[in-house]
Amino acid sequence: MTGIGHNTGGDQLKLLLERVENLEAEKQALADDVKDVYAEAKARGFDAKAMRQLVRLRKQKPEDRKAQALLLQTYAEAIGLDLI
Amino acid sequence: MTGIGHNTGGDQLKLLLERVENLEAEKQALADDVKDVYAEAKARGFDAKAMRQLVRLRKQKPEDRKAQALLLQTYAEAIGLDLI
Amino acid sequence: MTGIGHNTGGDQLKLLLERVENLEAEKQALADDVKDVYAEAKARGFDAKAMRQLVRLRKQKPEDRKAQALLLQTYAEAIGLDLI
Amino acid sequence: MTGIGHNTGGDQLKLLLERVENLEAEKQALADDVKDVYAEAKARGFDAKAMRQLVRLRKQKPEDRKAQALLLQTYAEAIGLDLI
DNA sequence: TCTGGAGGATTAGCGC
DNA sequence: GCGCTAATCCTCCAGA
Repeated sequence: MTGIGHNTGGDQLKLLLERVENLEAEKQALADDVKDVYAEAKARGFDAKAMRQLVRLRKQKPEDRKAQALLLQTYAEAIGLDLI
Repeated sequence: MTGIGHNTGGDQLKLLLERVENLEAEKQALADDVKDVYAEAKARGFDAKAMRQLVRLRKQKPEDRKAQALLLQTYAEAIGLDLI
Repeated sequence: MTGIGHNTGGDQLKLLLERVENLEAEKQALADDVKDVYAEAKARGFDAKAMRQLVRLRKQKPEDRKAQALLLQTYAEAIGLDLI
Repeated sequence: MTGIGHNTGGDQLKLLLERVENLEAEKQALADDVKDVYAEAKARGFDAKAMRQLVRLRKQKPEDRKAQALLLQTYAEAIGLDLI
């Protein structure tokens, strides 16, 4: 007889997978929204690549960002590379 | 005098960036949730790697999944690779 | 006077970068060769995607590959997913 | 009877896979070498992350690199972000 | 601490 | 030509 609790492993697993899938569906929807924003920006004449750089830079703490920029500048100068 | 419309480019850009950043913050929160689900699954004895494979497989259309699996089997047999 | 050792840091750095760049150029050449092989395979009627899967599978140790396949099968059955 | 040409498909496939695998083994060896160079650089006090940035920048054509840097600066100023 | 693996982002190739 | 998918690269994080 198949009492309550039969196949519990499979049911548990299925529920876990569904939770993951729902979360990832929401993530995907947001990713699509991000894409839309960049498309809108492009339509207004902005450059998406540069915008992505800005987003990355703004995520960093200012001190970290500055330290990295400084280090890069130092290295660039040491090897004679024009960053400008 | 600085009338309406001054710095509009910068303001537009800032608004676009903020929309992107808000969306990405939400994405990150969801990514964290996904990670939590896998951690919970692991705590219950499930293997996260296999679960990720299942999520990937379930994303595909059944016919596509089967066609690919069949082709792989055919090739594996042709070169003498045991898939089991 | 600029004696021996002047700008040593910059020179060292430049040499290190050049070593990296040379290695990466060789890597790129090999990557191009790989691409050529897949193109040739495709021209002969083989499916590149399935071939990539095979390459991945053959990289694994047989026992690992089988253990993973078995676990996946077990999970797939538990949630009622047809892998075939 | 198994004449010449039997299993030709499988043999062809196997040969193609082996060509890919050999190339990828060489690629991996080079990737390891690259890693070694970065490790050596680190041991000498250089920052690997900044070095990777330099490698990326040096791959670009100077005019492209400068155009991008300029655009980034323009945008950064427009939104009041200090790049320094 | 550091090494391997997974996720995310970028980029190139392809198809529409 | 552009959007999209697939591959590569980089970053982060868990695990040893």
